[in-house]
Amino acid sequence: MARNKEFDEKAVLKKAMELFWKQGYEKTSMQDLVNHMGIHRRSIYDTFGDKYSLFLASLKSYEVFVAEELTKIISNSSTLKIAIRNIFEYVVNLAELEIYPAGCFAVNTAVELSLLDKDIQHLTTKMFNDTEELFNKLLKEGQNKGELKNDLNTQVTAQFLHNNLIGLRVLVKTKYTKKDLESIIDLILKVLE
Amino acid sequence: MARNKEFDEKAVLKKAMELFWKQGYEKTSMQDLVNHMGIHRRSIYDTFGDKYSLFLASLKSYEVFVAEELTKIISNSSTLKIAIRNIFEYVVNLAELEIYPAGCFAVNTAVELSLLDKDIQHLTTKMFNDTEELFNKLLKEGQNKGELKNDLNTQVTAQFLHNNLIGLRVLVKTKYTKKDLESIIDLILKVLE
DNA sequence: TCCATTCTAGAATGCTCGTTCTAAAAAAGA
DNA sequence: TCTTTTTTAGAACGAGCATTCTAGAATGGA
Repeated sequence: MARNKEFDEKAVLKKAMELFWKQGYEKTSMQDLVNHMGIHRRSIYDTFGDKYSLFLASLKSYEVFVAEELTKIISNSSTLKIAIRNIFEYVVNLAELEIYPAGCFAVNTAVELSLLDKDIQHLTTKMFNDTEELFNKLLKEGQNKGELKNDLNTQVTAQFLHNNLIGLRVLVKTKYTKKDLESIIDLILKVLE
Repeated sequence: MARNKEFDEKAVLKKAMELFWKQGYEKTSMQDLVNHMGIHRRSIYDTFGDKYSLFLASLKSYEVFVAEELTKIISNSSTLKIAIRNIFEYVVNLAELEIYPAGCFAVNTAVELSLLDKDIQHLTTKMFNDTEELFNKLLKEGQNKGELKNDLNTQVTAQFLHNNLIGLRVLVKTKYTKKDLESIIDLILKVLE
């Protein structure tokens, strides 16, 4: 038999994801990816196909990454209201930590490509719907536990929360201060009172 | 003396703006611009400098364009509350009309370039601040005329409204329906009640 | 040891990019 | 008519792009 793969496919894909997340599709060259992923150009093509396929794979790996992060946040929150607040805080804090790029890969992609590429538009819409569905689930759970009023329309409220989350994920790329963003969060969450 | 310029500088700049607005910086080639602006490559370089300078000029012309549009909307609104609603409706309706590209050139630029280019980051932040300032002015005027409660923090509310406007300007690029966006607008504007 | 496979390095290919160039036609006043 | 400038067309340039290729070294069973 033959030699085994030496690199961890998941790990190098995450490297690609980080670069696309930070720079977008067009600004990221294959040379950038070769440098950053740490494997040979040939290995990239053999494993992931062309640049576009690698981008799609990166976006899907981001989807998983975010879902894991959100699950952690929620399970570390004592109430559902706090869980929702922590999701918003996470977006603002992540931009400050600089471990990952500021902003959201899905939002970036929706803005950069979804008018020009229907497949991408479909994928980003799905990711947005999923985030909304998560909010919806949290809100319903909050109602069941008596934390939230029952006359709250959970679906519209979920869309509203998500809309604000998108806004914040754009604003963190500008020179807005954390203090500004915090007071916006406070006002957003008034809808839950 | 010499021959006069034959093209209208403002008009061809608007053509460039539309293309950058729709496609972003990286996806728009000089050849695209030559085709769409209808003047010779050489004339573009002579008049606007290089691609980056043309992009900045386009972004600034967008700034003026939006300011004019908003002024029209506001002056056609009977109350300040309606004015604010009409601004939100405008963003959603513009995406449907397809006269101009869906989304917002400033938001697109902030997302595409502001992490990588400090000048752009500065310019987009300024444009965002201006929009907020407009909301702030409208809210204060609303308070003076007794349309809005005086205990409303106009600055934070302006930031909140703007945050939602950004969110909508991302969502209009996806497959969200107008109906979805309308119900989000309703919920956003509850903050004014 | 041999063979199949995956890795590496880096050159080659063909295309498109932004930018500049040559050259000539058009316009407008001197 | 002559001069000056702006226009046009389209070639040319050098760089960078995504992708493929040649060539050989490394690995791990058969």
